[in-house]
Amino acid sequence: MAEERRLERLSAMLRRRGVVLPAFDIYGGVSGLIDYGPVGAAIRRRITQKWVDHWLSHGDIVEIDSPTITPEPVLVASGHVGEFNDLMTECKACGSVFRADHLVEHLHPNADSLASDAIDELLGSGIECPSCSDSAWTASLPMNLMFTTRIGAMSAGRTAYMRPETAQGMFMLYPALYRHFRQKLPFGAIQTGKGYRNEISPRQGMIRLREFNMAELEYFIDPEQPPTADLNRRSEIVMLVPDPDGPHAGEVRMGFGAALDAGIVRHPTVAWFLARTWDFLIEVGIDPARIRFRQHASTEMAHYAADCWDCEIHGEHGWIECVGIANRTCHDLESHETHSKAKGLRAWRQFAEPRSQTIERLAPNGSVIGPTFRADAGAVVAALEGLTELPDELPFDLTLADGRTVTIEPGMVERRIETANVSGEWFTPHVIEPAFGIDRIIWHVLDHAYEEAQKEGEDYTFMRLAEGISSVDCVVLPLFDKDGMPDLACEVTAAINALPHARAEMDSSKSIGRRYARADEIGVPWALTVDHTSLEDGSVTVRRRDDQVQIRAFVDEILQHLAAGTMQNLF
RNA sequence: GCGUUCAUGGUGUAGGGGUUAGCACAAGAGGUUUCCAACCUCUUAGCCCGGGUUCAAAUCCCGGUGAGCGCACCA
Repeated sequence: MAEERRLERLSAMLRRRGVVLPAFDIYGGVSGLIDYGPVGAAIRRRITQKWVDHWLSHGDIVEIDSPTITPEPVLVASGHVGEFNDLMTECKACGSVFRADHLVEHLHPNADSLASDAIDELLGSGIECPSCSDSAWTASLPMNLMFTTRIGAMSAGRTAYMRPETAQGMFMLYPALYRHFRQKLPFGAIQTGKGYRNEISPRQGMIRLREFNMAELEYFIDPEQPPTADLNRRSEIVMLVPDPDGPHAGEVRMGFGAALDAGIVRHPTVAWFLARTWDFLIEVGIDPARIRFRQHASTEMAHYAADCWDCEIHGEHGWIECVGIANRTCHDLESHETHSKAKGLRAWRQFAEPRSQTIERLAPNGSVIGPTFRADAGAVVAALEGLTELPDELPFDLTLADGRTVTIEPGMVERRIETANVSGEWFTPHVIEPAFGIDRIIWHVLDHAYEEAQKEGEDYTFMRLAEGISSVDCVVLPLFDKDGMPDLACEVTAAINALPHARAEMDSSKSIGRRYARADEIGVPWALTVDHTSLEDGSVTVRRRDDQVQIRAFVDEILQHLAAGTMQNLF
């Protein structure tokens, strides 16, 4: 089969078999929105569940769930509103797109606060296109990639957005998480769910969607004691593409431990999550040879990230970012603390030994300062408390916060030397965030599993999905649609479906070979065939998808192996 | 958003100003068959949407929507 048409054949199969389809298709479809059909939705649920289990197994990570509708102030604090409300304009001559405020910043001191009308006026004053020197601009348009909505009716409504990431939900719950974990770092919270970005130009099937499935972990740590794991016990060699502007530019192959030791991965916890990301991707069936980790250059770093790695997977669309692992430092919690004025977005760091601190201060004498400065007394007291260097003698001139100066006379203050035992301090935890694009991962799972083969001269396709990922675990096939075989097949199907995590479907239409082919195409790993012998002794044949080898086994032992995930042991 | 190619049953395609719109595969019913897309009979099902030109549009023109590719964008 011609290799160059593989993408079309794969996409056609996904539509035909109800894996992934265009959404709202009977109304013409909407770009960037997709449906998961019966097969795809089952695969998605199982992959998502594996992701949840993967992180919950750490023991210090819990799952939460937050609203998708998010009030505006949250996203102002996170930076999503301010950073991405930029007005864009396009050169009519060459088609280049620019941030409108950047083009006119020499004409206005605060260009990024201008409305589009004002910007357009400035643009019309003869601003030249940086790439072609023409000066004809389209009307500037805001390019906020968030979907807007309102909470509440009419003018009483508050502006809100559909969340562009699930992460803010974890930050909102930080105080509850801190309590849940009995005030001890490190700990993490995960959330899976929908995220929304009103992409200008969705492309490439399920790679850039307007509504997509995300799965994010926020792991809160003490930056002075970052959690480490022994990565040198791991044996895999992975492809790394370090920061092109840094000392390790280029492409290297090494283990996670070696990369950390070499300073390529700069943070031990980030390195640990790179490794755990690798584990997950392997578990769901991504080809290890087509995974690489790429470090962001400082120029492409997200506005909140201090260091960032993309995990990219290679498929029909080239190398695609499927996971972002960012060290967001204290950016989010600190910003939410400032904007919301909430306490409780910090953690307590106990010193190994209490520190005895001796502080010399000028204690204000309220009964003198009050009557003397009256309305300014508060500011004077604040300025006194804020002094970092105490004057040697009185009187002295004290500068207030607003710049004015007052004279402090003896009697207004009392010089005190205070000793306090300090047993610890409050600090804002840092956050390491692995963020997974579930749809992109599913695409690559399907891409890597899809195999076009030949079978007796005929084209034949397999989905070599990992066990536990396929939409059902096995199909049950009555060899003939008569003689009681369908009844027995029904019983076997029901018995399997009664197991907690196993799924079976029965298929009795058309020839046995065709039914095997149908199951192979959507990746069902096992086929149980009920034949005449089954009617006599209750045994069935078990066919393994990956090599079409068959053995005979009794239903009871098959049930045990399906429940335990050890079907391979039958062979 | 710009440029470009394209849009025919579930899938892949042929055709094309007046046609019963053809084919293959898939699917459904029946027959046959002792385990890998076999065979026979029958059946279901299609010209993306909206305007225009024309006696007549699925076909030509314009617009929209969707898909692919290139440029731009992609926190």
